[in-house]
Amino acid sequence: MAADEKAIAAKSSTVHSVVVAVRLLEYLAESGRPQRVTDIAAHLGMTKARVSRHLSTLADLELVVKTPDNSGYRLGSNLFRLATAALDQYEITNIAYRYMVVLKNRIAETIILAIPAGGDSLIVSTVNSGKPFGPKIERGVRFRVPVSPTARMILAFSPEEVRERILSRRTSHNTERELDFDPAELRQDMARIRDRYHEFLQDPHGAGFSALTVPIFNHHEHIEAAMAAITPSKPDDPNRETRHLMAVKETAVEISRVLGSVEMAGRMAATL
Amino acid sequence: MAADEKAIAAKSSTVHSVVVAVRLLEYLAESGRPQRVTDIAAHLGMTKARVSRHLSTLADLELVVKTPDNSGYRLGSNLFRLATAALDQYEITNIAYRYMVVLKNRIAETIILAIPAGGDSLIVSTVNSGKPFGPKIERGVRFRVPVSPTARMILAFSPEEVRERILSRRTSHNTERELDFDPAELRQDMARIRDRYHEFLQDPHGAGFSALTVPIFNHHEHIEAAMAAITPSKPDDPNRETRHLMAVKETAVEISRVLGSVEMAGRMAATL
DNA sequence: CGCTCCTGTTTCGTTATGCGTTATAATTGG
DNA sequence: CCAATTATAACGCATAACGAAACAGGAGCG
Repeated sequence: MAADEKAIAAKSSTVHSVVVAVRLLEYLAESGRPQRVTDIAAHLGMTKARVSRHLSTLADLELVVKTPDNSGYRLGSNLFRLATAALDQYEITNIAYRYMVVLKNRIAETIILAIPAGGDSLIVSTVNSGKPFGPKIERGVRFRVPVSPTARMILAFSPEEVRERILSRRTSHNTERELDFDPAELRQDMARIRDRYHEFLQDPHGAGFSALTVPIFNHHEHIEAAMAAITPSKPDDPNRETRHLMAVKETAVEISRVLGSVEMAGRMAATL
Repeated sequence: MAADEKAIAAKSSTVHSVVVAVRLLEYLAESGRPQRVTDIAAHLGMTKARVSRHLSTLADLELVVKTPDNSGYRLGSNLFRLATAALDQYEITNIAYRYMVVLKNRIAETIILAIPAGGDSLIVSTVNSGKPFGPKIERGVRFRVPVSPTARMILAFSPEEVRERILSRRTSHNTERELDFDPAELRQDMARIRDRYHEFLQDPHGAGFSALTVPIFNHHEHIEAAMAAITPSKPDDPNRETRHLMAVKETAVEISRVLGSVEMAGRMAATL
């Protein structure tokens, strides 16, 4: 048993085999192509027997499949059933969707909806503008602070302690692929967002799209989701931003009220 | 240990705990909303302790999350990382995508790509037409014989024994939610598809969309995927169908040749 | 065509892991 | 505030999962 394996399974009441199985799935996910039993075992420091047994089990469950040419195992189709079911479980998805469609018809831009997911933001719903060169954002994608508009919005309205924990977490491993950022500056941004109940970001991902983001609150007066209108970056119409802001924010207020928010929805409405 | 639990874990080399964990995930998936430990235990005939331990483990792995208000567990966000990674592992997705975009620009209809997945068809890629009332089809959705155009196409070009197994499987439990169908008639349809290398279906799902479907072959000369152009059902332009057929089939031939198909791609080209 | 090497899976006995039972802590509801 | 029901934590025991080694099935090469 490897040392880091214990690290994840620190608690006494952990079903160890499940942790192993999921580690295999995640290894297959990050490696991006079919992997052979021997290589997996070597990379993860496990015996071939163990890997074989687990993959065999996962194959029975259709969470992985053997490639037809025996070049290894890849992730299987049953993951989608679970994943799409997971998205549909968030009732905000179903409630917000029709409002998003109306909003999209009103401003003719792509609308996305994201919920908090462990400090990141998770896209649970999208309504495509249908424009020829619109953004391609899909359900199930996860975005991270500090560049993601929806992740920033969610962070801004998260409880103090959560926000600080996320901020410190980012700072600690922004040596890896994380973008560098200045925590102090980000804290200022957060404060400004809480003040205005929206944020407009010019091309945060460097992909030619800008985002106008607003929060959606629930009956606990906590942030339930972040909604964003994604537009091509060119500010061809100086009034567009203002027009969109009204429409987007009104929709967010509306959805929040449906979810039972009174106070926060009211405050957001007051900024209109 | 329940009787049917053994049924799934019949093989001796099965990691039992993993089967249990996945059963919990699938129960959460099909129940569609957060479930409490006690209820799950009752429904699945397990002890509360076992359910609690497993869900706790799955929560550590972020495959499930506890709802903030303690109303139970729901499926978690890590499933998406796995699911989207799974889709990207099919290289056909990446190869075919740019051809699909070109095709979509040519005929201005929504294009979908599906691969075989245990007798069903699994949508791995979509390119939206951008039309106002276009179909809403998402990656990761699974479709079934006999109504799904892509599933039919895949079935038609599957090896004899696979096809018969699927057909008998359907017949055996079409008492449930499966649509009734006549196996003999379906076999005739399959033969016609193999003859023409395409199928045009008028509104198979009763949702107002028709599908023009073609096969894509690989270097083994086996069917690798099915591609379909989804159009609003109204046959407002009698020539449209013919025009689309040319474009769609040409693209399928092209992709098949990129994948290394010679014989089948040639035969399909001969029907142009 | 046979041999070798390397792969993935199975067998076998041992140990530790996951199990049910019971106890405790945490929430809900009245 | 108490009662009732919930979810989780201890605790031994049985068994399931493990590692080592044997086995089987191809691939590559001579």
